Amino acid sequence: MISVDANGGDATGPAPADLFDDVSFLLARANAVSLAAGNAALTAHGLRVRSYSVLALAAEERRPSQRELAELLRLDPSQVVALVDELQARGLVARRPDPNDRRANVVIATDDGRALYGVAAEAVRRGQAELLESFSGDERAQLAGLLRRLAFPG
Amino acid sequence: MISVDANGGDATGPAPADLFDDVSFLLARANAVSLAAGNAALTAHGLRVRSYSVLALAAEERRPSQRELAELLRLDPSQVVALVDELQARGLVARRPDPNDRRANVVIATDDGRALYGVAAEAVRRGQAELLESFSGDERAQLAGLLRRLAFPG
DNA sequence: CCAAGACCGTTGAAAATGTCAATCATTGAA
DNA sequence: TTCAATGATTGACATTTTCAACGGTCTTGG
Repeated sequence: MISVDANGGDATGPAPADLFDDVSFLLARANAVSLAAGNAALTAHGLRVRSYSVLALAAEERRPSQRELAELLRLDPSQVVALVDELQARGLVARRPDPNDRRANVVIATDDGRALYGVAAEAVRRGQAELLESFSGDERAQLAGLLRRLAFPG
Repeated sequence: MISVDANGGDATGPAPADLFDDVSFLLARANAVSLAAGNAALTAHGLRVRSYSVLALAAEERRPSQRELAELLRLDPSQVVALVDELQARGLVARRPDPNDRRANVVIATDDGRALYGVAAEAVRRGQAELLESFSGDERAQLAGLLRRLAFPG
């Protein structure tokens, strides 16, 4: 069965094949693009997407435990240890004992951490604006909505 | 400015914060979910998403060069070398000289490779169907369309 | 109360992935 | 014909991912 190239009509590329309708493949590639843009925007601030995400969550009012960070970012708990170690060594976050559970640490941004988060977040926003340049507001919302369902099933 | 939690009204989770409207973050997490599902579906066939993607492209009529594979999959050329090496060692693909450019190799699936691709692709499709269970046909097409624009800018 | 099992953070190691520089053969163009 | 650019390869290194094991703490059922 010779497929007849069913990709849209934009005719820019050399007639992609089957894989180009594959959500997983597109997801992987889009993520690679986004990740590269994110890291590029963050490198000036000494952060990467990983550490930025931790910092972002620590800077909000969530007071996440490391386990929560691991679940949210879909990381192994041991990775969170390393990330928090690094941010803590730089004085950007602190581990505070969870009053309700002495096993758990609550990760919270310091003043320096919140300050850095502020400027880094702005850089990230600019980077993303560029990435989503051709998307209308509705399209962005649609994309976010669809991705959210994929990212948080159940 | 205290933001008032503007995520949808599904009220399933504990009121996510700002990050949950971030396309990059959602993209990363959705990709992680999809990647895990893909690898889970493929492990029974001795493949991972990476090698499967190469095999898939080699099994079509594209006859991609390694450079093309690198660009499509957004990999470093050296990674493609390793992937093709492995698939070739297993007799699933072959390197054939590009008649138009003696520097280039065209990667093409063997009969065994196409056979394995057939069953692996079926497993992947089942895995993805599960992943996209709650998505209507229109929504899948929308998602694919939006992701494609993000994945292939320009 | 208390023992058993689950859970949190941590450590350490292994595999997979990503990134970079250098090299050789070939190509395309000045 | 020369020369810069390209395709594949190698080797090195950093980052990310995935596991298994462990000590301290919680929780639950007896």
